[in-house]
Amino acid sequence: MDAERRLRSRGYRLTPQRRAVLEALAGEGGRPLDTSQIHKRVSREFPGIGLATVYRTLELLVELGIALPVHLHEGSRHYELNTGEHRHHLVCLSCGEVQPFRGCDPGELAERVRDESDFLVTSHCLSLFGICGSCRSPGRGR
Amino acid sequence: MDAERRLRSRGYRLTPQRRAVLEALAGEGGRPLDTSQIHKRVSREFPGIGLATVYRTLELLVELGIALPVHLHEGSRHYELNTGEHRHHLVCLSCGEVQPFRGCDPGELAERVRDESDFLVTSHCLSLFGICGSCRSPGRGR
DNA sequence: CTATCAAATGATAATAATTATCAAAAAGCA
DNA sequence: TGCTTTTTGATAATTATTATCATTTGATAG
Repeated sequence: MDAERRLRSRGYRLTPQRRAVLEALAGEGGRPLDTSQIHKRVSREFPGIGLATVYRTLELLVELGIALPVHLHEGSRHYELNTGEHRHHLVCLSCGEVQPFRGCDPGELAERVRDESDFLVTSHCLSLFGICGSCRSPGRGR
Repeated sequence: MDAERRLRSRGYRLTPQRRAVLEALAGEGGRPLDTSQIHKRVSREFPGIGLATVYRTLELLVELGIALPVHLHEGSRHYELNTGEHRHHLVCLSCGEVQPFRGCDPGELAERVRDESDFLVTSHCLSLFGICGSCRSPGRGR
């Protein structure tokens, strides 16, 4: 895991707690998780881990670019591993499923902004809401 | 003001408090405001208005489509009047200024999603961050 | 192997934003 | 004027997050 190098090179340690948080983020198909979900998952393998540690670890992983915050507008902040690929999320309003959306081109977006404003975009945040395929297919829904 | 009709037709009243919140949203150049900013502004003309009333009023205005929530990732939820035109916001990371971005085409976005996923987008949320013109022009910045 | 020192943890307190509750006040209407 | 429903203000309760701090852990130097 490359995360260890990135931690070490900045003087941080890859503790068992941090490793467990990384594993939680990697598992479960990469669905973005919030702090309490991660805390629950990690507690299975690592009973006694403090919630504050989970918060601190996620903050650190984001700072190091290992994880990314995801805004699903579900009340709490979610996180996922940074795959390096630019992506956003599709949130099904019916079943809650979250799937990635890769069709955003940041350069094109920044250009589009510059076309209409004197503004240099350095980052953005996009969330998409709607109904997923299985909720629309007849006989399924929910 | 058309807001009164929309309220009345659903059995709600346009109280002085609600009118004051609407005026606060309309004033100040339409910069999105959060609850406590609105509460402060309204308190000038309307001392004694409760914070809970501001929260409730904003919730109601959003429900009726008169106002829209704006997510600037500044800790609290912001609101602006619904102009009917689809827009997002450019947030300057240097001076905090917020300006509208009108170059988003929801239909095109939904299509782009459908190109790669079996997902029907019904709404989305976009925020753009960067550096505004006056912060980049030499001798200005801040 | 042990002393040392910074990093990390867990418990918990403190904040901050928001929502819920409820008695009292205001507004519409018969 | 009396009745009913809406609305309000005060305040308690929730929820998410951040801060604090004593203790533990891990790496490192001797």
